[in-house]
Amino acid sequence: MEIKPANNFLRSIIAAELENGTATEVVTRFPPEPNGYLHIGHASSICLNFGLAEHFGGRCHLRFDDTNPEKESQEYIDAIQAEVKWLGFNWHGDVRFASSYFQQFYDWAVVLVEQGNAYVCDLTAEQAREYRGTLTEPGKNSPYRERSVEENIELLAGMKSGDYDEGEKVLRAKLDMASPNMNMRDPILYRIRKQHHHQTGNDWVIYPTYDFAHGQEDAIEGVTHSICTLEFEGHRPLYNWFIEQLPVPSTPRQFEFGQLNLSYTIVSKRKLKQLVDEGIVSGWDDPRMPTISGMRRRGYSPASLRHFCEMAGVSRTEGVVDVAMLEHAIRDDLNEDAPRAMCVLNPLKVVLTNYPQDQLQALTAPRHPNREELGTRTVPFSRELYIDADDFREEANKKFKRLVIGKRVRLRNAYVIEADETIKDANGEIIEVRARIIENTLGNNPEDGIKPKGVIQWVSGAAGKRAKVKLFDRLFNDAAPDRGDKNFLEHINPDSLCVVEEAWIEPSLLEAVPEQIFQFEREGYFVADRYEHSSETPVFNKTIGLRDTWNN
RNA sequence: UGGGGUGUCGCCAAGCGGCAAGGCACUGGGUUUUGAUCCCAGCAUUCGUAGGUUCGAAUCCUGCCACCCCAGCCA
Repeated sequence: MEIKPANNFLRSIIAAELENGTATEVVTRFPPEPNGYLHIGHASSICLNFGLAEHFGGRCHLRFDDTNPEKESQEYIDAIQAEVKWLGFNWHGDVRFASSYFQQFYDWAVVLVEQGNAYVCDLTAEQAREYRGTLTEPGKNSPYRERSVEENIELLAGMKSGDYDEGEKVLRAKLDMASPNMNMRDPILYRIRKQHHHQTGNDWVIYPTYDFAHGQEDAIEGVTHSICTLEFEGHRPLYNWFIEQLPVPSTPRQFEFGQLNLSYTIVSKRKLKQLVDEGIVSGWDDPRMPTISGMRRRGYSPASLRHFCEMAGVSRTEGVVDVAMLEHAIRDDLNEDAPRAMCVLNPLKVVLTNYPQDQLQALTAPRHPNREELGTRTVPFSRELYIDADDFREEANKKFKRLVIGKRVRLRNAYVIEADETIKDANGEIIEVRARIIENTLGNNPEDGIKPKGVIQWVSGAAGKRAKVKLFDRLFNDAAPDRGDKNFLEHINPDSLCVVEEAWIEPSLLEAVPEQIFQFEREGYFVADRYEHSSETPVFNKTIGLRDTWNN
């Protein structure tokens, strides 16, 4: 599919900068913290960063912002790389790690101290909070604010060599405790964390904060446009301050955009992790998760996700995109390439009384109705077959275009049949429908001119196979499950997963390989499960249903 | 409340002083062996609001209103 990138405010800004010489190249970066899997919001950021670099002939780095070992792990690092690759992006050069710049950060911290721009503070976390003041009241200077450069150097070295306990001391910038911007009230640069780090092991016991690390990481890598979400806007003055004070090799600038939010879903790593930790979903890659790996497992294609991100656009407003737009992008892409097949989810036996008992006819059906070049498949036809119970009614009004006693329906890719009677069990449940084939209707309309009103899918009882099919519905039944003071856990949709243990599938589906996507005609798109599917035990996940304009 | 942001159709979103793009959704109609796809048509006299500047404003100015972010040794 062709994805034509829409214009957005960042493109306009950068184009103007390139034009007037403010910028001479475009280097961006996607900087996840490895503390969870990536979600649809990150996909948008990835498309933005890589897209901008590509559009302007620049480059984009993948950099792990791993400054807080407490919440990070190698598992996430591996997953994130796989997710970015799967989406179809290639980062420039090696994967980068903020942690590989730790020594440089420390050296720069020393520079700040030498400049008199930073000091070691002994206030406890609680005291620091009190000293910080409030939104309307200025803060108070820390009593440790005026320590000498020599003392600060010594104390900082002590922090680094492990002389103090966690929380005992921090390094802070000496800015302005009365600043109306809370971020400028002597922000913390280093804290003591006696923790093993997934990349640096036990080399460090002090770790830089986001504020002290991010801009410098950008500067080291020559990033020109450091794009982040809106909540970092208030940090920009600080970001710039470090760049101005320190002898950094380049001058990156920060730009903010509004994160992509989706209706009926949650885009918060923290909350998504909670769903995983509490066992509400089977894992980060549960097909109901809005994570990239979850959507992959669900059958969403990389192209559809990228297309969706382009459709949703990028701006500085904090909107909520209708999940219908995502669904449209998925269908739009899958419709193009997904081979068609037939599957019956809720089987009802049909016996064709005028068809020979032991005959098995090999019918030929196109793999795609609009793309002949995709070839054909063989679909066996027999006297006994299964249709979906929803496609039959003993009687119905004219709007019902499926099988009804005394009426006709076309069996997709096969004959027109007419239903005669039903057979019921002791409870009065219909267990079988007896019907007849209308002669000479393979590829033709009935000769008597009575055309069937509808078409339904079917699977041969003699040659069809069984498969497990997982049907998904939205994970939350509230359009904004975590808005305001709502507890998203109270809005979980209890029916978000429905497993059909024994669906009937046409035999050609046994050739499916994991992650192959099909359209089960009249039902929707289904993907052979990435992990559980095999020819012996076929397992399909419902990606998304077909658009359904049949209102009833 | 101090500071920083944002307000264009039900939902995204272009627009950058010359007279409201596009997509999603929705509504009609056509094609169709998927109630799918596809096609065609409709869908903001109005841009949070009140004023002002101008021949002319969604675009400039002023006030007001609403919502979001910041008081982690998270990012």
